[in-house]
Amino acid sequence: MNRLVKIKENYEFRRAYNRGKAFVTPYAVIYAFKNKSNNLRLGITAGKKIGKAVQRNRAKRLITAAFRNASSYLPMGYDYVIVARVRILNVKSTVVERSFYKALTEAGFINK
RNA sequence: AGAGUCGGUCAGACGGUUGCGGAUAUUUUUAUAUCUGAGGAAAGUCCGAGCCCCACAGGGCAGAAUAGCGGCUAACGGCCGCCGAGGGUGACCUUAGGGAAAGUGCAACAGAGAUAUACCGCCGUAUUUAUACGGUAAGGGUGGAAAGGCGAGGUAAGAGCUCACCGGUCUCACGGGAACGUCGAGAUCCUGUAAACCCUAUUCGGAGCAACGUUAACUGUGGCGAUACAUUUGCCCGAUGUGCCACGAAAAACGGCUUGAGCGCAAGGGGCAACCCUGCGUCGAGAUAGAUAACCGUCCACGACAGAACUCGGCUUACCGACCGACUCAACAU
RNA sequence: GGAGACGUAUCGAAGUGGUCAUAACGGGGCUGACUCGAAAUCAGUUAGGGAGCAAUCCCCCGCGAGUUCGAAUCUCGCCGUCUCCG
Repeated sequence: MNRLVKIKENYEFRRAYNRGKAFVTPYAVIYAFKNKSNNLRLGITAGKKIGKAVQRNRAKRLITAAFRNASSYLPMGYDYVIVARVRILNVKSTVVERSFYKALTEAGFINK
């Protein structure tokens, strides 16, 4: 398994928001943008709407865990930017991961 | 067992699988092994310091903070003890608590009058018998507050005008280290407000790790200015320097970054206590888009508030609960 | 992480101890006049909550305490919004 590469710079986030594909789930919004590299890159946004530091940290951990489980079937060579929504705080990471799979399959981004 | 007061401790536990940050060792990169990994408030940023830079820190004015006394502390606006005031049957709790006798201001409305006054009333004098003039703060009414309160003497009527007592203030005496206390003696100053200006005492240069340093890179373009600008609140003086602003280089990297006024001890000593001295033991995060998670199982009281960002000492605020110790009150039983 | 500033009707904003802020002033809304109709102009009106049959009364200047006879104003503590930094 490849190590997780994180997205840090603001312009990479903006690029994903503006020109990437968007997939909406009840717990988060996923933006995928094709890059030239051959691995998975992840960026997480947990804004002030989610809550204070404890809630935002929890949201980031849940997304990281769900993304790690999903990484086996996600296409390589993409930047993934995931924006947390408030409802993510009440569920487990397996639920989040299932919602990712469902949204991406219905949109045709991945095929079974 | 009931009602209550004060102080302290803990902040779900255990096991398995998969992952994350840091350190050390091995290693060609990779990786592997071991150890370790958030809080009592990490929070608010309200005070005080360390550290660091600006002239190593200058002078004057302005300004700010604190406010019973004594102690503790690196320091503090913090803590401990005591005094005064207030609350509680009590254990105990609360307390911005210097000066109004240096000076100035303010006290709306109401009321005759707000620091000075005469509306009604009372008394005296004059006379046209109802008014004028004068005296008065006892009584009425207004107000948060009306010459400290109350009684007696006194008087035309009255008034600290005089006297006794009481409250407050000041001086002396006695007690106490001091605040302060006292059937003590004297003075006879007495509306409130200083979280109004102010006075007194003490303290304060400014800025903050996005500070600052090193490496790399640029020495450019435009604007302002030598009667100028900068040295981080205002004004003046002094000293030192030559710049300052915008744009580009620019999406910089690394250090600072954790061993410190550190933590623990049913150890010894001093102190009522805060705390201090000695001894022994110990190393308990150091990230840089920011590390503690996911899933499964078992148990119970079913898990609150909440996430380090240079580091400490406090304060304040948030918080499901559990446990321990000391003490008070009421009632009953033995 | 650190340093500041600001919260007043629907919006902007004045008031900085004193008769109830008739919540000034401006914008907006509503009603009327003018118009065939509208705009512009002119005039009037306009926050919310509670008690009461009503007249009317009480509360409210982000929230909670305190000082004062009296607080939007002074002091302290919270909450929210915004700005700045190499």
